[in-house]
Amino acid sequence: MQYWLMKTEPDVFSIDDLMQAPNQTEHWDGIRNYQARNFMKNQMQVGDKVLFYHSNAKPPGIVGTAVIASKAYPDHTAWDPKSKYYDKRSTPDKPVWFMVDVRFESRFARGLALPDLRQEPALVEMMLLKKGVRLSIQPVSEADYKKVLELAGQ
DNA sequence: GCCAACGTTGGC
DNA sequence: GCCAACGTTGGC
Repeated sequence: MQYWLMKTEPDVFSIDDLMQAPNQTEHWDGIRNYQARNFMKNQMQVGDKVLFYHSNAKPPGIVGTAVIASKAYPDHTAWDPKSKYYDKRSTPDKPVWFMVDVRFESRFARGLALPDLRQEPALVEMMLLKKGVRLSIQPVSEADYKKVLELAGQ
């Protein structure tokens, strides 16, 4: 099993949205970055654990956890001309972009804001906290994952 | 809203 | 295949 961090803008899709979704499960569409796609396609397995991150939020931070609920499958928003994620290179026959289903697991009583995470010496190697890293799907080490849960009081 | 840092595109 | 120009991410 692997651990991940997935970023989302809460104005677009928040952990509360996931909590309120049918079966508390939703597909994670709109990934248009090859590195992030490859993580989903090549490495993500059902049951993998996810840190749920709110970007462009006040404050940004980790707000809960989720579980990968499906293997990667084609992202149909890529072939919908009306979608903001439309990409004409992707077709049902030859999909370019993929998504996974994600199921709600927990919402932290108090979110872990980015400044708080930066103050934690144990997390200095975490990809999220590295300068210039803006991948929206990142692998997380088991140690970092557990540390985050500990900081969240879980 | 600014802008640093990164990713992508496209001319050559 | 290089790299300048452009677009995007995302913290502040």
